[in-house]
Amino acid sequence: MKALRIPEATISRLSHYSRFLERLEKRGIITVSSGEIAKGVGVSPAQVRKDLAYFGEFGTRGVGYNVKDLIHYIMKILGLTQNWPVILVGAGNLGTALCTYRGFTDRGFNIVGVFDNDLTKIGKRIVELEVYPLERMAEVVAEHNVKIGIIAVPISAVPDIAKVMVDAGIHAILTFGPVVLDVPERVIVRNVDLTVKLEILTFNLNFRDLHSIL
Amino acid sequence: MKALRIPEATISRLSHYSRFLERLEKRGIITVSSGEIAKGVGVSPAQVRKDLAYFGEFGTRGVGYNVKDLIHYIMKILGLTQNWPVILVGAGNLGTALCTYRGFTDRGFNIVGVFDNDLTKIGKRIVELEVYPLERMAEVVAEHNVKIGIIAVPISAVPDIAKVMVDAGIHAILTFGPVVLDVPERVIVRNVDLTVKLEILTFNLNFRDLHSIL
DNA sequence: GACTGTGAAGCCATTCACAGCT
DNA sequence: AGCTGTGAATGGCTTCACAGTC
Repeated sequence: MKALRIPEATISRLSHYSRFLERLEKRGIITVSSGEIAKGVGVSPAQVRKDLAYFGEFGTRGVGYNVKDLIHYIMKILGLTQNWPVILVGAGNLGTALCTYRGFTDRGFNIVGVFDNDLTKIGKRIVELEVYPLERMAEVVAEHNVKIGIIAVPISAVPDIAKVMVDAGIHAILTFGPVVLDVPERVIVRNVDLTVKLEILTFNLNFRDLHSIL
Repeated sequence: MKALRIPEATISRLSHYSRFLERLEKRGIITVSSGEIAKGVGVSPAQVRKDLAYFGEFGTRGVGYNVKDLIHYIMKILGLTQNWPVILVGAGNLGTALCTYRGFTDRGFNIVGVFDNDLTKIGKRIVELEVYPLERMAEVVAEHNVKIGIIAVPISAVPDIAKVMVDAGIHAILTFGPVVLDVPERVIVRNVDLTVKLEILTFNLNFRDLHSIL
């Protein structure tokens, strides 16, 4: 067992492995090999073993991995043996969609507060949550010990919201769109950019045609 | 100018560069250096130059890049000098959010058809689009010459929808959630997995604590 | 025989450093 | 003097190949 410097790609794959393993577990499968996991999530068997090897020895040579145990180990690595309260800023269409997204609750992410600075949205209910003004964020963060915030507001408002979150005590932010957040180094930021993903598609569609010209 | 094997990360960054450059253009800025772009999007200046060098020589030594021209070149590389019609399957919360997402229209992606197999949703209107049954997909794809499809349905239904899309003539698919699609090699697939992103956050939050224990 | 765990090799992306223009 | 374009060096991730174990 070694540690230090784990590739982010490894973390992403662990997340995939664990969800694939959960499907196996539901089907009553006890043992699985790196090759089967690899096939299930679309990577190489060596990759699976290497990813796991960053964190320990979880398998049995000649046999494979115990599905149930491996799920548990991965969940532990990912920090998912606990539930995570999450706050969300932005009560628009995207925010509403996120509030009802099964994928979050399935993995233990519970949205415990929705905020907006639009007076017409404050007080409305999304699922069973009331939309609060930004001023109440610090209170909710403290009450539920929230570490994670999701920003789902128009791009122009994102930097301000990020600042409000940091001030409210948030440690990690997920944001949408192409903004580079200026936050203290201790705050972890990742973003999801749907437009980039679509443009990877158009690039490939486009480039494929260029090739046929050359 | 060389070609061949462009890293996908380069494509993502080009998308970011172009959006940063558009902001500069709006502010009336004529010329920009790799260093300024780098600072604006959070990468190194050498990275910016290298990314551009895959496609040609767009700058002037001693001066920098002409903002307007560079935007045009990048848009051309990404295939964004044309508008792209897109179809969407899934008229739930996520689908609705995507239909109204400004980021898409801003970059020339127009959703020209929304489909669902839920009878209670078919016929409803999302923005100005009527929700159609899956059976009408091929027709819409042909009529608008659609190449790109977005899948925003529950995970269990994703593989089936992917098949329907491929049969309807779709060439590139964007999907949400952790499914590995079994489609012909010519079909380009990318996916967005919000849960993975959140779990990268929890991993880091969690790991940080582990470090302080060691 | 089957499959894990892992050092070594290979490969790919990023950074460096400087020659080449303006 | 300033900044691009790029070969060379570096760094990091993935694959290979096999020793180790059941």
